[in-house]
Amino acid sequence: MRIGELAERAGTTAKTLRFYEEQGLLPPAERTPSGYRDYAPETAARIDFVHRGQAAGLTLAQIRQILDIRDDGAAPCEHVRDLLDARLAEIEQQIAQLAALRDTITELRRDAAHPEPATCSPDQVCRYL
Amino acid sequence: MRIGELAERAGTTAKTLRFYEEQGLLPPAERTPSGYRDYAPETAARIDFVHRGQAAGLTLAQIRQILDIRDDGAAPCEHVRDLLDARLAEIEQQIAQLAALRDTITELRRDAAHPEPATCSPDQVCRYL
DNA sequence: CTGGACCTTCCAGTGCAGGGGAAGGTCAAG
DNA sequence: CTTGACCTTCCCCTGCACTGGAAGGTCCAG
Repeated sequence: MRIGELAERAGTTAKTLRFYEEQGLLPPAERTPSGYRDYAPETAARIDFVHRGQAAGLTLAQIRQILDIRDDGAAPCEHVRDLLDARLAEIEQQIAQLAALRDTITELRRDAAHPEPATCSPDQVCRYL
Repeated sequence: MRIGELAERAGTTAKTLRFYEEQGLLPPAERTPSGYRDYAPETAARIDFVHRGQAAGLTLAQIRQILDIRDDGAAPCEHVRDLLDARLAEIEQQIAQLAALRDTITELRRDAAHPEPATCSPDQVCRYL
């Protein structure tokens, strides 16, 4: 299978697959005599895994770590668990920060509900911010 | 006042102030005969405004829009209100997406609580993801 | 008159996940 | 034999807000 066909099957682009190979997410592809990349159909499953990892909010570097462990012949379960835990903690923190920001902006917005341009000195640029 | 002193007063770096000037957040500074930037003390208030805008989650480009309106002699109140509304909507959406992602990962994590490597086929790389 | 602190410009890189496009090779159909 | 779709490598660009560093100029104290 050539790169374009694989890309379409996996719901991505040829450009992205070359990028994944360069990043070590896909092993260097076999080549046809003329130099075209030639993929086994199973490669699509690996790309699907990359997509599942992305859907779980993992970076390509983290997904690569999992694939490397698997390629070494080991089961990556524990590492996956650690990554999920770390990602979860990050997300909780991000949510907390966004919630705080939302509260801040909500308050600013309430103050700015009835703008009175005359009371805004140019020095402060905008008294609602 | 030279750039280093202004930077320290405003809690930032000389590098950043040059960058702000380049981005149009600060007007081109006056120059001493030898070419050094020479700032009026009021410039610090403008930098403070930039910081308040950032604290409200606005991008430098958005903050620049507000400053441009003010520099045109108008009061930017309404534009500020629109920006805050837009930012608020973005934040709500980001929070919702993160919450959904958190739920997804929480579920994955629960499934992976007691990893059974033997049941993970190398084909799927990791059955918990 | 020398050292060091400060300033100038310009170029380049950071992290993330690719995208755009040039210049050229390959392959099958018409 | 040519056209067009596909492939190859290569390098640069995107957004965001800076940051680092090189090469050189300025200013003040000792």
